[in-house]
Amino acid sequence: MQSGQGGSVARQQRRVTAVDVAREAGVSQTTVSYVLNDVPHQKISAETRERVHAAVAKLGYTPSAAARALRTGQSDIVLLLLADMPLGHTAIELVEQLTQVLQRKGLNVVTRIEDGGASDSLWADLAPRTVVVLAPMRADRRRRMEAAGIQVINAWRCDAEDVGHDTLAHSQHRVGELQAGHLAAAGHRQLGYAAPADRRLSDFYELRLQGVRDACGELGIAPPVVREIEADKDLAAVAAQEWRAAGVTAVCAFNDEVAFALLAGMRAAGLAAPGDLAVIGVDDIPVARFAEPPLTTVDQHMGIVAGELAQAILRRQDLPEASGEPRGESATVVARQSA
Amino acid sequence: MQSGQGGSVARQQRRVTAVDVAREAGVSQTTVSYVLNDVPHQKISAETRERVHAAVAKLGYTPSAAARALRTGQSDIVLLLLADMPLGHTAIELVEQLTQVLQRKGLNVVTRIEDGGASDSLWADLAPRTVVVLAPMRADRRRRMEAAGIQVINAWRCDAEDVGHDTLAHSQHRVGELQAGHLAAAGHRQLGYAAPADRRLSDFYELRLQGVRDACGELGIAPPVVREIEADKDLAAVAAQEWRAAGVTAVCAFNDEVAFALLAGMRAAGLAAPGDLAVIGVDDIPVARFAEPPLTTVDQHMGIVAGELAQAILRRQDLPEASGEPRGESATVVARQSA
DNA sequence: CTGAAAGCGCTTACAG
DNA sequence: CTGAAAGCGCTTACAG
Repeated sequence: MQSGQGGSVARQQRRVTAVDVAREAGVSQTTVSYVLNDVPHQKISAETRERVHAAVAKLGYTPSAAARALRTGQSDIVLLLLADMPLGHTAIELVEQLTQVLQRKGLNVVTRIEDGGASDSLWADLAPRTVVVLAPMRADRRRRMEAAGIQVINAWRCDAEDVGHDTLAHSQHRVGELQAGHLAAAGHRQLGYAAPADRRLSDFYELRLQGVRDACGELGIAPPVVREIEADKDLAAVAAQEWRAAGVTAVCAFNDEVAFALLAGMRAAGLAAPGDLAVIGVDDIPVARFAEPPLTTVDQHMGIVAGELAQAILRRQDLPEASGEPRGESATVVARQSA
Repeated sequence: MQSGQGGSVARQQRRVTAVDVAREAGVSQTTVSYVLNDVPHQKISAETRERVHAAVAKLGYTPSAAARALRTGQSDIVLLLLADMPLGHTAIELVEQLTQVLQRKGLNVVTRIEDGGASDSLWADLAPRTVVVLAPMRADRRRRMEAAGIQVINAWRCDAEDVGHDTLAHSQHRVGELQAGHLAAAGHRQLGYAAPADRRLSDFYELRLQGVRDACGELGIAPPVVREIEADKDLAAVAAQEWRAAGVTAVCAFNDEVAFALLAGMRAAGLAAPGDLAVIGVDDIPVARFAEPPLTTVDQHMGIVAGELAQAILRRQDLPEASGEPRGESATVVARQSA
């Protein structure tokens, strides 16, 4: 490729900058910045504004995020760190809802699924204003982020200093309470709890189980008999038999997938729900209604959870909190035939 | 709060910069940069390197991504834009796999679910090197991104100029072929196709249906009878009856969720799979094995698809392509009892 | 082998 | 109401 064909040949794809806009509009770069950022207390004439906007449109100007971030020391990016665990339809809804709520506040949410600390280079590269962690995180990692000037919100573990207590953890506990409450209301006095075999789920599982336990205590019935359910119908059949032998008449499954495994095991063992053993799941996955029998489950309203999480995030910023966001129950029972 | 308590009071939380590291290590900022970036052809003594690294560790230095991006005009971020549609376990796996493959190449993948163009401010804020679009995208939006110096890779629509043809679209077509092939091999001559009611899924559905059609053509059997399946077992029961009346003996469901609805409808109508109507799904969702009867389905190997997509992305960069990435079938049939 | 200096594109006191 | 200028923290020719 030849070079030097004339002095002012445009470099390929030179970026359009605020200086270009200023020149086009016949104003200074300062004014361009004021107009574009709607800086208060800087009375810019309507006509000037107009010229600037026109120039922006004509030139197709896009401000450099990097330059702005460097100058202000702050980006509008919120990084959502998800745990490396089976992420279901509920997790995705949480992400969607949180993205939307924060978007309205001018925060740009972006998501990353954890892959074991490899994403260390990520936050350095991304320079987010805040990292919301929905995954286990070692303290040193948190410290390093904070040293880099990033807000860290841990919504996973409910440390006293964190907001998690009001949001994720609490809603998981509530899920367990609802399951036990529904079953007890149907007359069951001895419950079982079907835990997932996947270790990555154990934090969630313990929160939910604790909800069941606490509800049982409050209701004055025996604590649940806990069993792990593998993704295998024959093993699930054995578990069902053993629960019945232990006097269990209804079981709270960790989630709908565990409930499906249990239901399949029961069919294999010639047992019927809810007669021989009532089953209630969590999540109301799309196929829950098509289970045999149709699965009673707990539907989590991630809009509510996301709203609370968003409040906590905004509270930590200098941003005004969202008002009038929907509040209410974070979960409700969807009664079908299995319990 | 008082101010001016002595001249050199540290501002709260001043950022540690390369200058601080240089001072601490007793070298220049240039040397710090060379060491940290492993710049070739700059022979730095091992001892100097050591001192720099020690200073970095001692001070907890994190380079400013914003400054680097501003200076180099390039970030290592790849933004993955997902369509606003029911995202299942397969989509998540694609994200995970793609994240991992590109991570190894030094690219930081970050994900965002589309919410109708509202994420326009996102790419401006994020300044990614590349945007990989797994969603419908209007041409003007693409142009604006490219004008901002961002690579756009459209893996959704298989434009001739795009890589999608080799990856997503092709794998979806393949899924349909596999379904039809499995059914034909079992002796079925007249197939049905169960389409999803959700319009947001129609692009995928048409790709898969075309695969079924093409396979039927190749096999010399009649084209599939297409019916839409709502998430309602009574409606699904009606569809099943009509298929049978039309001589259909087996149906390819758009995905496992549609298959579950159909299976539930069949049970309600006193029909059994595969005897009265064979059913094959797509995705092998975790509960597929617990369907009644256990669901035969097509498992998509997102590792393969992600690998191909990653190749295409790297090819567009100046980065060397990954060699030795796994290649092979993008999907296979998981035979259970329903077909 | 190492360093002084320019410049990426913004925002924001500060001075008119 | 508008503009000239400093500076955010890097990278990278260029000069020793």
